[in-house]
Amino acid sequence: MRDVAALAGVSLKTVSRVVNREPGVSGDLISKVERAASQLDYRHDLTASNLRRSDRKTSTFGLIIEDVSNPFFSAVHRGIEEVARERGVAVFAASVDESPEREKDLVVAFSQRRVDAIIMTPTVREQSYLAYERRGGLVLVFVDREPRGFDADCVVTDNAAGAETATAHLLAQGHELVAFVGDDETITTANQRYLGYERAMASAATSIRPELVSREAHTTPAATREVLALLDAPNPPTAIFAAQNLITMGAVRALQMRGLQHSVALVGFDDFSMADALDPAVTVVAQDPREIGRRAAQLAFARIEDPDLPTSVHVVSSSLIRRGSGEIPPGR
Amino acid sequence: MRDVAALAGVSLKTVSRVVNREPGVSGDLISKVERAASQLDYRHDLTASNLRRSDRKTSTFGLIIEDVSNPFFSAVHRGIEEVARERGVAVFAASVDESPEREKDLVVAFSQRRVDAIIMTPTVREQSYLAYERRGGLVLVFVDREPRGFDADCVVTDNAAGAETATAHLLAQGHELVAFVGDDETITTANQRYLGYERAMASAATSIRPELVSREAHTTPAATREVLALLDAPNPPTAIFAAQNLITMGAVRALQMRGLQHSVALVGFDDFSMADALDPAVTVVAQDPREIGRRAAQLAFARIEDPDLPTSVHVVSSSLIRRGSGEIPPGR
DNA sequence: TTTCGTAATGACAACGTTATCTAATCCCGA
DNA sequence: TCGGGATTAGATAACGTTGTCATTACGAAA
Repeated sequence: MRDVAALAGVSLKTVSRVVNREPGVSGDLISKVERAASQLDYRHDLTASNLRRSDRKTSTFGLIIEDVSNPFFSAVHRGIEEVARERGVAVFAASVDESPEREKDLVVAFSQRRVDAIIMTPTVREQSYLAYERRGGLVLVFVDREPRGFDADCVVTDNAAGAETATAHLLAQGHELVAFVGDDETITTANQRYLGYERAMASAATSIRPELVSREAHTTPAATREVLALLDAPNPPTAIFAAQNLITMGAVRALQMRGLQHSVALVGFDDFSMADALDPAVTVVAQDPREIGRRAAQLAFARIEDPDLPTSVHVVSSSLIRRGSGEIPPGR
Repeated sequence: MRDVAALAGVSLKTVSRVVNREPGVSGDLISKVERAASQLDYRHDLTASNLRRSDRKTSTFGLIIEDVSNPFFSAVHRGIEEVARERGVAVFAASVDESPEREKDLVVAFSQRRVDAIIMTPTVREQSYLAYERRGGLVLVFVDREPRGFDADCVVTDNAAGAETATAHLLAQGHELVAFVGDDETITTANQRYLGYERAMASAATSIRPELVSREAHTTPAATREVLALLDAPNPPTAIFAAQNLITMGAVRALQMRGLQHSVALVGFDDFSMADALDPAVTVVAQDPREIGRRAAQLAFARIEDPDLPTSVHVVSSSLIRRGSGEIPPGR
């Protein structure tokens, strides 16, 4: 900037004004400065600018999600990017891989880089450690899962309601042996979805058989194993509710392996690519991850603008998409 | 930092030394400083640190890909993250959406934030505009597509060879009417894959019928339309080579719509989720996007360390995965 | 005892920018 | 002709940190 000022024959501050499009510089000088800037390959340094500026905004967000290559979370990422882009905000993205330690490391890494906000999926049992960061002015928004022990803005799917819809849909076909396959209790969404399953079963006055409940499906292969075990047991289910997209994929494989894809009903939570091209096409309760991302970003901007806003939890509703696998009747 | 120094009763410089784990500070003072730091909720400011430090490294990369929620590119992202994580580097990720203007905007946005390297998929016709950035010390690595008019490190799949393998595989089943469905010439990978298709056809002394070549499939729905047109034409193909994952998905739908999925052979370029669960399972030439990402990040680090390295193009090989759809014989 | 080398600490300037304040210039009306 | 307000430009300090150099203290060698 000093060099540009020298070449244009003006003061440093004038160059700063031109670069920041501040009013009060004559057109003559503006063009002189711009010519000098391009001649010298000048590129504005946002990090230095931020250091000095009074609002101390870096126009940067940090995003901490389960896995950047997971289709659900990458769609959330995409939604955030759409909103951030309009405001000139760049987004750091990182995967936690269900590791509490990594969650904390990432928060520190982003905080040290002075991001304006962190949008994250909590993994650590308890988020009270973030109070420290918030005191420093960092904005925190949670997506997909609500934080625990920490009051903050949050965007989630109506997990319990969606799971209830899915289960009720299977019960409405006349199924009584409806299995639940999901992840374990440490994952809040898995819990919520189990709750919805419970509610639907209770509403239909159908008792839950513990042997039809599997809560150990952490990955697609694990889900396949769990479903195979259910199918091979003495009293197999006639319908399955798979509580997450990777689990649904695993369930599809298991059903195919046993040749039961046309006889055992299946409804999955969260849509996935090619679900409509499978045979049978898979009925799902679809989330709207892109919308979740957009809302989270909007919440972050709103809070940056007014830090004293009351915290709010936004619920994005899910919708049942009937495709075939969920409409298979019992006893076929 | 000033406050920490005051509380610990030492100079600012000593705090800096402790924070950076520089040698030559007595254990006594180290613990005093650390106590003061945690008492004051002190958080090191990497942006200010970077401004002053002589190497001017921000430990930050920028990633510019087609779409963060595209499964191929999000896997590339993941690979980059794996390598970057080990070195404490945070990654900005953004989607260009095939927009040349946005590519340039993103380069500027990252450059202004003083990233150490940009890893990108080129969209603009011509990358010579980047010379400006490189003069400023920015490291540039290309992934998936080679840059044009600009010599730089690059990691690509063996597009032509993979496409040749795919096409030759179909020809080996006895097919003669092998269609090509791909994106247009502005996309270098689409070009390379068409080249491979041409080579395989030439090797088998099979002439290419222009009416079986479609190069207008930009999206999944477009691919479906193109394939339907091919199937409905007077002289339909008995086999299809789909030159990209989204196109393959579109082709699967089209074949299903016409009930031809078991009679027309299909090989796709690039694997996709659930390809093995479809009926028939889809034969593909699989790329290794995660490995592409890892290599790109490694190249970036190598060049940061030694800017005078000769530029290199790394080719990651693809592999044919036989699953069924590609092994359908002609005339069924 | 003096001198010297070494280790630990601190003072100060500087990184590239912007906020604040002051100075110069101009235009207009009285 | 002059005053006064508006407009434009510049000088200077500061943002939070680290590089450089100077200073201090201490023990060992002469």
